[in-house]
Amino acid sequence: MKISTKGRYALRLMLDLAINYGGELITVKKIAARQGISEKYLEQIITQLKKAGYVRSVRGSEGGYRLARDPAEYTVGMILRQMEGSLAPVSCLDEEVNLCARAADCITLNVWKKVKTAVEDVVDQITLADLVKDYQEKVVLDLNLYLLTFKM
Amino acid sequence: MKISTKGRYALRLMLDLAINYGGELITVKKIAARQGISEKYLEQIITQLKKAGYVRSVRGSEGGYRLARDPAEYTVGMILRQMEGSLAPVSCLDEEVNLCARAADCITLNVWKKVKTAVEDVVDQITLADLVKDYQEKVVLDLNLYLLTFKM
DNA sequence: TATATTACAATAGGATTAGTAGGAATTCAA
DNA sequence: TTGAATTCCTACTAATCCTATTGTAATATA
Ligand code: FES
Ligand code: FES
Repeated sequence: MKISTKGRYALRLMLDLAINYGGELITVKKIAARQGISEKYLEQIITQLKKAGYVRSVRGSEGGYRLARDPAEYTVGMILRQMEGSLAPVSCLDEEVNLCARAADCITLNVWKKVKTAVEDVVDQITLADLVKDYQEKVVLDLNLYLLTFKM
Repeated sequence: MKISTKGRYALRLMLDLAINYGGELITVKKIAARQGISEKYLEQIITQLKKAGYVRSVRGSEGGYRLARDPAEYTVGMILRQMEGSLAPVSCLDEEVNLCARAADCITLNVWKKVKTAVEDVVDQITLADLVKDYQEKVVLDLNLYLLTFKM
């Protein structure tokens, strides 16, 4: 019941870009360092996000990546689906042609449908902008804590 | 975001036993045939369920398996956790010692917490007895449909 | 122009998961 | 007591997922 690293890393990558939205281009190298993720693996992931039109790139020296749209226009669900293909907990539920022969009689299928809906309700409601806000609030909180510690 | 085959098969296996609860012993062979799952793979799965005390076995000829307790006492969540270890969508959330070093600063962790809760709310509320009921209602429904088709 | 930096691409290796295979141990029934 | 059915045990193979390696193409800057 794990979300693949692709999905998880893609979300952290997109959040990193979202936090820097409007600023300069961000390199994969910097994201990898900040997030503690393999640089080459991130390259593969960001390539997929680029193909989906979620990020724009500039090649060459001083190049890098940036978000294609405003952070508020990306939901967590969009990003996960792009990387994982579907949020269905079982392949029997994948919308495509992949319909399971047992679907008509399968009692457990209903369980998975409910799980799928529950997950989607969560991830389709959270946008990158929400997460950026969480981040900014956390930064302020940490700063206050720091100031308090040193009695300033 | 897939549930492992072990978890899915275990649920179908347990449901099969639940439907036959109170009757005679059920062999792995029969379950494998009914569910269309590899017999040898099911053996490994049911061994794990036996170790957890969820099923009882009788060896030798005329042997087989049966549920250790009443179907109402098993939730889907119990079975999945037994097979998958945890329902957390990321290992960073696994209760154990496995705490992620980034947890304190990780913004996305909150997303995964919400996903985990949403999934648990579903699977911890459904028992095998509920699924048996679904099955029985379906059988009646199918019978009515059959009778109707032949105008009896 | 030369050089360093960076995106882009393809592939190979390692780790984990999914599934297969063979057979030993146990028990019932004929 | 023999044979068949069945659980139980161990090891192997195949597939998938994650990461690392290697190299090419494009671009800014000196
Ligand atoms: S096994 Fe495919 S629908 Fe249940
Ligand atoms: S990466 Fe482990 S808590 Fe976010």
